[in-house]
Amino acid sequence: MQPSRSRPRIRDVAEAAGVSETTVSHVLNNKGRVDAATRARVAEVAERLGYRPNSNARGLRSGRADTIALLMPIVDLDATHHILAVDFYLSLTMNVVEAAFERDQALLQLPPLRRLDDLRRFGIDGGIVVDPLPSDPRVAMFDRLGLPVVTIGRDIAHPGDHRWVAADSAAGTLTVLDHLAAAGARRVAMLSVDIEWSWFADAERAYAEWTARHGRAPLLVLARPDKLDSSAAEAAGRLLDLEPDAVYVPPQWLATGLLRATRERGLSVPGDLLVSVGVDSHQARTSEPALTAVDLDPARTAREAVDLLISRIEGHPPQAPRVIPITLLPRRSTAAITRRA
Amino acid sequence: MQPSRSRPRIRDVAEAAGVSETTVSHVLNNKGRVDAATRARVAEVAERLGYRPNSNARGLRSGRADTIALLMPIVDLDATHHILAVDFYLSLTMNVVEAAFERDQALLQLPPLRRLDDLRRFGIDGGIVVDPLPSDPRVAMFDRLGLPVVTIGRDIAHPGDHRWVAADSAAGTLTVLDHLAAAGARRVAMLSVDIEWSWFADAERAYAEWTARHGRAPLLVLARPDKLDSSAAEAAGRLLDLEPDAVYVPPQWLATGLLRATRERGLSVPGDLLVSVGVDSHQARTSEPALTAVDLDPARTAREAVDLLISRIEGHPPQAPRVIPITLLPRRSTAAITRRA
DNA sequence: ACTCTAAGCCAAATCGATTTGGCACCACAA
DNA sequence: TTGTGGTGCCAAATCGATTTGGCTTAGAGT
Repeated sequence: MQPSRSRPRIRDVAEAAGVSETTVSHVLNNKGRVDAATRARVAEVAERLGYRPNSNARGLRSGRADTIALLMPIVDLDATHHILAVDFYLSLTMNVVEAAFERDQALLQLPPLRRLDDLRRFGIDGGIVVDPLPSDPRVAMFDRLGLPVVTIGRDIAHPGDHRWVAADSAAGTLTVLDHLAAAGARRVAMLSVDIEWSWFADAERAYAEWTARHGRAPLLVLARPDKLDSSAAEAAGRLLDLEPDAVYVPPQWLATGLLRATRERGLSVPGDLLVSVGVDSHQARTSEPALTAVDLDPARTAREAVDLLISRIEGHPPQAPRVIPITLLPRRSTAAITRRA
Repeated sequence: MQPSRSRPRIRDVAEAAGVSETTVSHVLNNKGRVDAATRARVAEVAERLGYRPNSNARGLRSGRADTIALLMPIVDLDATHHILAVDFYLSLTMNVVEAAFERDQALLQLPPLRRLDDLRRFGIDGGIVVDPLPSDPRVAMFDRLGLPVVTIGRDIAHPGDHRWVAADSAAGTLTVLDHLAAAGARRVAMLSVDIEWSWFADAERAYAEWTARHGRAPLLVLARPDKLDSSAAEAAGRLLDLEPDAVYVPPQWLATGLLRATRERGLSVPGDLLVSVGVDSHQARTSEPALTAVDLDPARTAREAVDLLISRIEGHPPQAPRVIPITLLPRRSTAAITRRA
């Protein structure tokens, strides 16, 4: 007598309920024609026995794996820690896991894949690619296998592609810039990085439009995306040479570098320079001073991405991309400039 | 004519190679008796056709899913961001994913599970539980299902349980304490948190032994594990009241809180107080001053955990737990105290 | 020449579900 | 009475691999 040695199969449920396996399957999947009384009885028995369909058998027959893949951003090893060190990605991951689970999907996390075969060997129904590069090879792999994909962030090389979910980077940028201006800033600069993610590209474009509309000179400095420690310091130096009185810095690691540079030059934040970062994080909250940040709502982003992907997996007509609204979290680093009042 | 519409099945390989499906299976799994020439031919054909066995079919027949689950620490929502905001966990996750992939295992990430059914519905061969609490319910769930588990960190309530991989917290603690003493510290304190993970428990014990051995008074302050922002500030205050000249702070968020408290009291680090944190992170590297930290080697930890789990899945005899050696990363926050020389 | 063994290969059973096609039964209309 | 349509249920086929249990054939031993 084996205690819990083997889980109950559909046959056990069928026998216990006195019906055929077919009927059990129909009840559990809400298909076919089954008398209401029978339906209730079978459901009760299945519940009592703790029956769970074997996912392999189910997948084999139905062709579905009820599994989706998650691919985090590709960044070379040196950059990984800097770019991903922000808890936005942790929160995003956890929320994708949670959302997938609630939709009865398992969440497979995949490493950076090189070859098509790497993807082929997993039983998955589709995937979520985070921060796609232009014409991202990972997206192409899914396409070649005929599997649905959704990206978190747009592929800036394919404006016609509508399979994405992304926080509203342009709106976030404008909100921050207006906030800085309202705090009294005259020379509002932007410090960003040369990575072709829509998040950065949209922020740059919004900044250009904002400065043009307000008749201000654009003060833009881009850090190189390699050797991040040194390039952050270098870019921060270049930026401070422009003598701005406020800066919007989308990536956290550049904001960290900028704060260090202001300290070295004896500048005070927010006394001499207002600083706002483009993504909220534990670091932004606890830095000195606390940094005004944009809340990208990773929880909602994750949920919408899973929802969009499942919709495509189930063969529904293509939906519009989803733009996630952002919120500004004002903190001490952008306290109103009073010395000029 | 469907281009890549359907992947090749074992039947296609068999026909193309002029053998039976049985033989193809034997070749691909290195089983049975097959002539060397036939073996080579079949392998070549399979390669040319890009054949990958359907994982559902394989799993159904063999009973193995070639999938392992990863469960991140349970912490209530408020605490999640604080505790997990350290990139150690991100690195750990990525490396588990990578290691699993290299061993031909898929990595399923699971949300905090409540009921046994939640686990039952996935096709998995075993799991890795990160930072188990005493008698962790997640570990118990695996046990009840008869599935192998490995934990990253020990269950301090079950010293006899050998299914774990963990960084050497005691050695790390002693290394840090010796380092602080060598830098000239007299009143060496410890600021930690009341969470029953082996990482913290071992550090506390090592600290107690070290102070006893060196005939120093133990200066230990534990933060409460809830309402972390305020409890960090409160604990930091209590600690500074003890007037230590050096502190070992295992968790990063407490170190962040401590630095803030020193600033508020006008104390300088390392001038008045040496500070070392117990886990390396981007925050430790970029804080002001940069914090001396313990490198827990998440990459190696991940690899060993996956290795240990697969060994158990394959039914090998139980192995000894694996202790991961640590390395101290001295930074400016513990620069030698010279004012007393 | 006559077993006997082992090598090389394959047909068929198997894993546990879903899905197809159809049978039996009943109610109702012609 | 006979046809017609709908309901409730099930036997058997199916998904794509692995594994079992032979069936040949060739070569060695006597």
